[in-house]
Amino acid sequence: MTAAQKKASQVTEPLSRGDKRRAAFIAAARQVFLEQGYEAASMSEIVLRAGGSLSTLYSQFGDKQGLFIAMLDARVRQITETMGVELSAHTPVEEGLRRIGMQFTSKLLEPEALEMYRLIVGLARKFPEIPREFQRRGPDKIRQALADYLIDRKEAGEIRLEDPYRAATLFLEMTRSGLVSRALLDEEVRPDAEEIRASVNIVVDMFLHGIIRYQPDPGSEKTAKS
Amino acid sequence: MTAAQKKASQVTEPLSRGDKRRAAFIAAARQVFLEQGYEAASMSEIVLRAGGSLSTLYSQFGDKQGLFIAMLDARVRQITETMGVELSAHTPVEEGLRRIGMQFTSKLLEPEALEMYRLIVGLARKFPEIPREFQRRGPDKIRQALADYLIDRKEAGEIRLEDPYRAATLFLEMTRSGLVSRALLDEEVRPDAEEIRASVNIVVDMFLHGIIRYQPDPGSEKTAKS
DNA sequence: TCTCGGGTGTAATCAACATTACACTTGCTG
DNA sequence: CAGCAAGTGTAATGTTGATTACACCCGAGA
Repeated sequence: MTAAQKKASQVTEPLSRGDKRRAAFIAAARQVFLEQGYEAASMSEIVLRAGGSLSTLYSQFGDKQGLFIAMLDARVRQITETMGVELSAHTPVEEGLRRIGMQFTSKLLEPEALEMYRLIVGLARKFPEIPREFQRRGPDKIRQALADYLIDRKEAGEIRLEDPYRAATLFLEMTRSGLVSRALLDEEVRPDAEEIRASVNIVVDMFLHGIIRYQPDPGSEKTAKS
Repeated sequence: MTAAQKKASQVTEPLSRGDKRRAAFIAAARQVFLEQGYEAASMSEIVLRAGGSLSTLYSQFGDKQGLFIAMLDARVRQITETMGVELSAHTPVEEGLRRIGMQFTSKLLEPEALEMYRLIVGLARKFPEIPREFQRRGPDKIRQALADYLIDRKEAGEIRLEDPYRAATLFLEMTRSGLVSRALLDEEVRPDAEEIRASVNIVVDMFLHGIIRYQPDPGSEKTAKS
């Protein structure tokens, strides 16, 4: 804590001794927490993998909870950064949605991301602040980006749109539906890129046209793409 | 009181001494597990609340895990039974979807259901069979019912439909999106009936018409209902 | 070189439980 | 009423793992 703040003020310090220790601890903690879960993870095990000593671990993070939070923090930051959705502002909806859908789904299906999510959900009772922080730093960012994109597309006349945030939420959730929420509960669900693509395509289609589509007058016109 | 209960229950089922003990244990276990989580829950605490003795608890369930599974089993059975979706086979889609959406969402938003889900997700690593069982006995049942309903509606010509299961999954997931998945991560999200209704309506609309709706030719004709 | 502050290893502490053991009650059933 | 099968209370047993204490070590500045 104090150490971190001190370093923060000194701009761009190149990884001092302590920082390296800290990074090693966090990396090991990530491994162990993900493998064993919060309760079952043992501090000694973490030290074993990180090298260094138990004493140093405690002096750096205070206690188990502190270590956990530090680890989660670093991890969520890292994941959402990676997901930095590059929505080239003027891609046509269908294409744009497919792209973001793929990116989102693939990321969330990574075993590590799944496990992290399980951890967070499971600890919601014990540390209520954690999931909230996670929401803000993770999903909300993506949602915001997607909403902006949808607004842009609306202005381009491609879609009707009453509530961009709601719509963005819906899309992301639909995206998760087919695979992610199943994978969350079943380790053995491990879709490959093709399955993901297929799932995303269906979602995009449904999101755009709904289940009814041009019903009264099937022949009129098609959406640019296909 | 005890006598009365004994007689009353004897009419329907035997409910022997042991059965009552068992029920009491399970009820207490539910409380404690939900409040404290699996690891933190203590067997003694459960006995404390249930009355009876530690020895009996062990003789009935073997060990902690056994008790947990028995509890979960009873609970999931109970919840999904309650949710017994009465889709009067020929309700018009819009009405039918609203109804099932309300029922589903309301149920899942109950604090206890949320907590149960958190438990299950959090334990996916430790007991991989549990979430699978849960899927089969819970969500899959609902999904099946909804799929059947959608097929019926298709045959009535109300909707286009390529993959009923996928569509059913999508609908249920969309339904969860707005509120449930948020509530899962934030204890303080406690929508009332009106909010739920609003959320469901939007979902139904999106599910049916998509985000584009009759765009090329707005004036032609409307879907039977309204 | 001497000295100090973080680092390091190792070995205590200390509490919490799960799980068992044991000796004692009860409530039927014949 | 005897006897047994299940239930009860209480007190072990044993393990596990967070957290702390302690004695030692190494690299930078006086």
